[in-house]
Amino acid sequence: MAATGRTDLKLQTFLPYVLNNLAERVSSGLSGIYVDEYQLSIPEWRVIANLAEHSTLNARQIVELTTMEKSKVSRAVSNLCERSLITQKRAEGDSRAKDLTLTEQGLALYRSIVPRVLDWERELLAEMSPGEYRDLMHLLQKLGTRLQLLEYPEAGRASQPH
Amino acid sequence: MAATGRTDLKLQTFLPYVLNNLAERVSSGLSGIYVDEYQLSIPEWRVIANLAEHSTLNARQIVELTTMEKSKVSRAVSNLCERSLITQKRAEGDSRAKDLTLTEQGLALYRSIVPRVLDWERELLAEMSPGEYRDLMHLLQKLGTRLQLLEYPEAGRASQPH
DNA sequence: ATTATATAGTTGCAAGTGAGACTAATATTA
DNA sequence: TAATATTAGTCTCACTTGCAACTATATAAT
Repeated sequence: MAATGRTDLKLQTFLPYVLNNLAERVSSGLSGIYVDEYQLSIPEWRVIANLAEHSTLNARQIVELTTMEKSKVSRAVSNLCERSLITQKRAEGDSRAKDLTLTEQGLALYRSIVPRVLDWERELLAEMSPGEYRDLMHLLQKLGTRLQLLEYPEAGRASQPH
Repeated sequence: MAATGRTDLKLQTFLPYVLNNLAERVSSGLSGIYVDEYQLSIPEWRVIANLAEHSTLNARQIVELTTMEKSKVSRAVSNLCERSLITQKRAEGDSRAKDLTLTEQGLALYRSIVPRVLDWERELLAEMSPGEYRDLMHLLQKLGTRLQLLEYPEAGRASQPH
């Protein structure tokens, strides 16, 4: 284990604190793009981006992919429908669920946002070497896996929650 | 520069997305401790932790240290005062500002939370080697510095925003 | 079948939030 | 000085959020 044996708290080197501050700043920098220029809230953007990648999902699946609250997803979805950026239709096998898909318009919007967002990421990473970038992603990923285990301790060491 | 040349977006490897999801999960896991067991909101806890480290700060300084909204800090401060966890007194040289300090009670509360929080971090980091931990912190730090530059482009390459 | 449980998604409500107007005090400028 | 600009902190307002209750459908158990 890393960094054990500490007995006092120094916020500037406390991982949750560092991580959170950074994430908030990154998020607010990036979201400027789709919030200001495209009038999309963060939840709305996430729904769109996930639909663009998976072509069809229902709200529950989006919840699983994003770990957003289901009410958050529900509200984002209904806004996007009103703006005709996505469409809903009752799912084949289960009429509680609704299959969500991007409309042409939604897809076009997505396509115009993607390059902006990738540019922004590139700017952010401009001073990192490919190796550093790889290490960073790997370490974050590892942390995510570990966290999963803490969140769902019952689910044995190698599997997803239930 | 790292990871350039990408032309399509894959959320699972998009740094801002990964970072945010992780930070949110870490934050909500950790905050369980002080929210559920000590009835402190996240902003309140942050105010306390910063006062514990710096002994006396005014609201503006807390804003700078934490990048929280000033209204958020203001509300956290006034709740903490009501609960007698901190005290305010008009600052010496500037009677607009209020010097904030932890009360005995506030300090005691802080001292009882710290070990819990450090334990939690230790659990999270349990499977990371000291080297990995060091790399991670270093990379996050580097990202923070870079971000600073994007946030305040005018402030030359080596300095803080005025 | 019939009852009980679980699930998909929506909604109401109370609380929290960000942005900016505002008050009071301080700095700056002419 | 007086006039102007800046800053510290509070407050209001509209909006977002999380939670839990709810409707409707689907699954399981008896």
